[in-house]
Amino acid sequence: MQEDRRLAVLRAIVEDYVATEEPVGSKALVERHGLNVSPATIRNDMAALEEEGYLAQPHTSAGRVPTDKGYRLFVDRLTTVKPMSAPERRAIAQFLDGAVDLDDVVHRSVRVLAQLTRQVAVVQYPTLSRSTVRHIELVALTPCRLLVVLILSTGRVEQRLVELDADLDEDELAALRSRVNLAATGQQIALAATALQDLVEGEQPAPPATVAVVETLVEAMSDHRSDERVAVGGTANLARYGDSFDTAVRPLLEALEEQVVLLRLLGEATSGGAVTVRIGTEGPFEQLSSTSVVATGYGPDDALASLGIVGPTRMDYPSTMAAVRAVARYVSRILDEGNQ
Amino acid sequence: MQEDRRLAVLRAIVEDYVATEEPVGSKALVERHGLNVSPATIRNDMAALEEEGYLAQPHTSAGRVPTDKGYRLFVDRLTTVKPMSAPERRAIAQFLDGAVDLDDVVHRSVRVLAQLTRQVAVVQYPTLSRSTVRHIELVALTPCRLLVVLILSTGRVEQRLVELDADLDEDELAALRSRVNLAATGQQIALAATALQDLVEGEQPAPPATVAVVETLVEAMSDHRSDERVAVGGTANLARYGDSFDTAVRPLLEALEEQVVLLRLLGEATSGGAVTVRIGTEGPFEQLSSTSVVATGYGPDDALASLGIVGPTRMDYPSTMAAVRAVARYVSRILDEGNQ
DNA sequence: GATTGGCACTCGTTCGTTCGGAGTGCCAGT
DNA sequence: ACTGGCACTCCGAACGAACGAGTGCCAATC
Repeated sequence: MQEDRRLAVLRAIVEDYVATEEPVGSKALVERHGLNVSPATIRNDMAALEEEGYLAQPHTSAGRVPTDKGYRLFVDRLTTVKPMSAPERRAIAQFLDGAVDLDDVVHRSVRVLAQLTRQVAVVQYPTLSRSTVRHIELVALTPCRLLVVLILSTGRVEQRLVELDADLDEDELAALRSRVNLAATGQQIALAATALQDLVEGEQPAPPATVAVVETLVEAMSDHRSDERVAVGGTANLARYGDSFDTAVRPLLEALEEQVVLLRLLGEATSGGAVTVRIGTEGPFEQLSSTSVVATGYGPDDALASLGIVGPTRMDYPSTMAAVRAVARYVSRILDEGNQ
Repeated sequence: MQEDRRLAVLRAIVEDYVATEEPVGSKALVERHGLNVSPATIRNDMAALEEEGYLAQPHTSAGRVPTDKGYRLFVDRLTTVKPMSAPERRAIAQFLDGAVDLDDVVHRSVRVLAQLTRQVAVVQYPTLSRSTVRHIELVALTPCRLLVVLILSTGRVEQRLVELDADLDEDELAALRSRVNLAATGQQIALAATALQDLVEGEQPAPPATVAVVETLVEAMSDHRSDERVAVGGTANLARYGDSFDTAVRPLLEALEEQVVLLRLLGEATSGGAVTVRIGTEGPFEQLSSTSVVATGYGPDDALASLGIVGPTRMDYPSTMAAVRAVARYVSRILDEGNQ
């Protein structure tokens, strides 16, 4: 019995604290929520919760504040997922539908996420590793300079310039083009790369042009630089931190500058529609001990890439999680459609 | 004579204020700079400068602070451009040389600018309008779905998908490809667009495939969405504002979210290697009344696009201007090289 | 006429003090 | 197990005094 009430108290404290940004005391708690007990009772519960590490007191004789552990319990057990409202869903869908290409999808996702959650939004570009090769195009700019264009199923296009030692006439070019396409088109990118390697090795001695082109393609395919790209938006929402500039905003701004750091923050894409919540010190960075990350995967199997938001540990987890999930879902759908 | 000293006083005040971030008084001024006069004399000069609107007093009996007008005079007449040091130049060149494609050039420029100036850096992507068509490629993904790839002299690649009503065989495709390339390659983008239009109109009735492809190309060429892209970096440097969060940082963060706003901020690219400085209220936005913009054009004729930095009016203009100019120069060179 | 030293005055900043209130912990009573 | 009462803590706002940097002005000087 009291156990149930204690959880209710924890939930109430989290909700109040998120709403008011101020430590919450026993009296305010009974008034605001329909707890039919006296403040003194609540005080006992709060003392117990503090004992167990779910709450903390900024100072003696101040109200209580949830700890990371408290938020964790809240997120794990006390959250009732509130689905997005119909108009919200429609707004998301409409806005994302307006996208004209992959870049645009990513940018729009960032915007819509930032707007919905009023936090800093982060969207990772679809990773190369999961996508398949849609087409390879070879364009002779001059007789001995070749533009190699790699078109992926996600809509991403990589291009590279290749300098050839010897000229290549139209027929040779066409032959080479059809050979690499035959080997790679439709394949997952890793498989395509090995298939292309085989192409060269199966034929000794391979013509230098073939070698050069294949080399470039393989390099483009395994170029993890592109894997590391992320889009960031909603930094203006940091203004709401206001207080705690040095402890919260500055390190976050620094983190946002570094793509690599951001990717580690987003973490591994979680599959199965689950939304990952990393609270405060659970994350990989010391300096970000008062920020949380709410993220999830998107794309087929939710494994294509990750998106999410970064915000203060003191955030409205239920609606943030709902927003992140909803956006991920719509993005997945749109990418899927564009793929037909 | 006194006129000369007054300007020296203004310069000294600007320099001291930029360095210390505090209103500067007459006594400190004589001590720090080798002015061989007494504080009282300086006070008279300062009173005169204030009268003329170059200085302001935050409060009675506080030191003086430069006004926008004061900074303007400083920038226009009191600045001796200090060139970048040799190691700095080398660092810029080296870092930018590592770029692999257009995107990378832009991103690296932003980084290097942000690092050099310790301000927020903004780099506009090369505008379509000034670039020329390097090549057009048509790829048949299926018999009736065509991928149109537009390759520009700056290295930018635009691609569009075209659905055809009727199938197109290889020969027809090749013919179409060579015709559009003949018409457009090497042309400035606006001219290329009209040339392509003429192609369709010169031949009545034009085959539907031709019409569709040309339509798409023209659309891609006149797509100003791509003109609007900018890269932003160094937001972490905002942390140095520290004070004046609401008045300075918040509106700036908001501005940085909006590409359109940013482009207006950067303003027209100035030609001839000149660096534009927009100080405080000289800019187009009320809320950014305490931020300055230092920008310049880059690319051939410095007219391809703009880059620059945004920071507090209280900034080190000489070295910032030097850095902006140096980076613009190197970026121009690199783009030019990649174009051969 | 420009420069200077002197002097009274202004005003923001800092620091200690006070005071109220919100909140707690504990205890005795139900 | 819950509740009312009570003493205690401590934060934060409010107040005021002391301080000091800086000014403006004036009479004296070069």
